[in-house]
Amino acid sequence: MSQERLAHPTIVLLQTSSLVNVVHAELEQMILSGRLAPGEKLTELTIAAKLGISRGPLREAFRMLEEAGLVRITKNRGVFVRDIPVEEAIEIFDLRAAMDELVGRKLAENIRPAQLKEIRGMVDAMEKTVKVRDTYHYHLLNLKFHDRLVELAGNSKLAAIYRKLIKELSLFRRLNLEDGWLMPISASEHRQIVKAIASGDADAAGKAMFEHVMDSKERTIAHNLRSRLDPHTGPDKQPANKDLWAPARSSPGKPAANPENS
Amino acid sequence: MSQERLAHPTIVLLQTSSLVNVVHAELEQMILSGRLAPGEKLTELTIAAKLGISRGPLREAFRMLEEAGLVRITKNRGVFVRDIPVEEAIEIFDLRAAMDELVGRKLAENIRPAQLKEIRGMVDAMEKTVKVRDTYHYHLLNLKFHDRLVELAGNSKLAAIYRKLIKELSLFRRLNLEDGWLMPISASEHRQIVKAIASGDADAAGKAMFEHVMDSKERTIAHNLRSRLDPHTGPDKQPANKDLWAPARSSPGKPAANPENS
DNA sequence: TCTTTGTCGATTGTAGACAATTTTAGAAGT
DNA sequence: ACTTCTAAAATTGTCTACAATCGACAAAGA
Repeated sequence: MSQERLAHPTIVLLQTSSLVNVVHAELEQMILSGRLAPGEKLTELTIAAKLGISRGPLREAFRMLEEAGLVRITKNRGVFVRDIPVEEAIEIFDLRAAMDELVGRKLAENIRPAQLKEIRGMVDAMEKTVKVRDTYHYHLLNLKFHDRLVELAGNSKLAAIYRKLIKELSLFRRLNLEDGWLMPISASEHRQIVKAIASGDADAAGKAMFEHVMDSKERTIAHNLRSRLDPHTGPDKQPANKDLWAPARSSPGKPAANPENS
Repeated sequence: MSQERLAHPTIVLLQTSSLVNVVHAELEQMILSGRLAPGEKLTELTIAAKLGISRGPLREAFRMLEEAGLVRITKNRGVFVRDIPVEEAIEIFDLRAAMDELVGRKLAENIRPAQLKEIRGMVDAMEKTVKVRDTYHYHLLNLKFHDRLVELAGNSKLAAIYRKLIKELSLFRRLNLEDGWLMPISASEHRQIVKAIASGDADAAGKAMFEHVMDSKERTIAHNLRSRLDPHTGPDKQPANKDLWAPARSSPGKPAANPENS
């Protein structure tokens, strides 16, 4: 009669994670999804009330987010969602390029057939979204593609840092609204990356990854500068953002002046 | 009457840093210096009393340290100084190698004469410590050398992450007690790195950095494995560790079982 | 009209209290 | 001796209360 069933996920979650962890995850999601926008002020009492908790755990979660680079805390002033300036975005892209080069190298040397098949499938899926100009799902698949590659490279520390960088980068405004007509280029680069990896040529794979990220940087920065001058080039059709607690997103009109840019 | 003087440093410090920041810095120093050893339990009440503060700010500082990878928090069990397992140390070395390769490349392309002179001076200083077999100061200079190189590379994000990695790596036990007779090799590699950078050859500089870190990895890991079998190969003369608050370091005898290794 | 100073309201910083959980120590039984 | 159980102690999780600080606005003076 061994009651040896795996404990229910929820139970495990309660045993594992404290309020702080839950709140941290929730805030992170809200930030990454844009429900909390860059520059926005996070007032302790307001958020604590909204989440139904006290300020203690919330402040601990804030400290974690600060260390992760997602918010900025100013003494006696409060917590603000961080806004990544262009210069920092460029630095992150350069860093990512170096890391992805390493990823490409390792994959070319160690990837297994089944894994190769898996990432080929992802590239196929991306090309389908390109055909119907579905920028949103392309973006999602793109994220997943690179995330998976890094994971397969077999260095968990690298993967962890890579993911942190991606999260920070998502706070770079106007990142998501990449122009639709550039997708084909990006997609063909993906195809080329997989090809290089499959060939087992570490140098080629590394270079393909490196160049892809650098190109991606150029595209993103260029688009960013352009849309600064041309304000109405807004988000194409950023769908859903299924707001779990829509009732309030502070003051929709003016996000309040923010002491940003570290 | 423009009272335009820069505010007094102490004032600025008080305005800038809260208790949490100070405590965070203090704990970090204690961990990095080894006054708080890997695996050691950090009891909130004890430490709060010792620092003369309440538990609130302390817990916030703990969360920051957790996010930085220096401590591990287990729900309802407490906070422990992290102990980096060999596998993770290896991963960090590999990652560092890739980052340092990038550093070498950038430096070869952009370094300025004055900066070149500066790092040459550092290599000179290291060679002096080699001659008198002063492993401790060699270690310090080595850290400073690499830190400075990363800083000069001009990518602040890269520098920040690099430093985080170095801090984590310092929790890899037996790291500091590198064998004295290997110093000459490491030192000559430094000389070679500077040479490659000075030549302006990006590939060469990158490769020199990469190889140096990988060699360093091999040396460290090998030494680590050896001293596991040969326990009395202890720290040569790890001096000082000037204990600011010597009175108590919990129970000196048994550091208590630790649920370590993420 | 512009600048300066004082007060008020809102928000953050810190401390202390209570509840929940884990660990420890000892007693009882085998 | 070795488990197993139970109760107390220690420790962590969370909440509430109070103190400190900041920002804004109004009043006073030049």
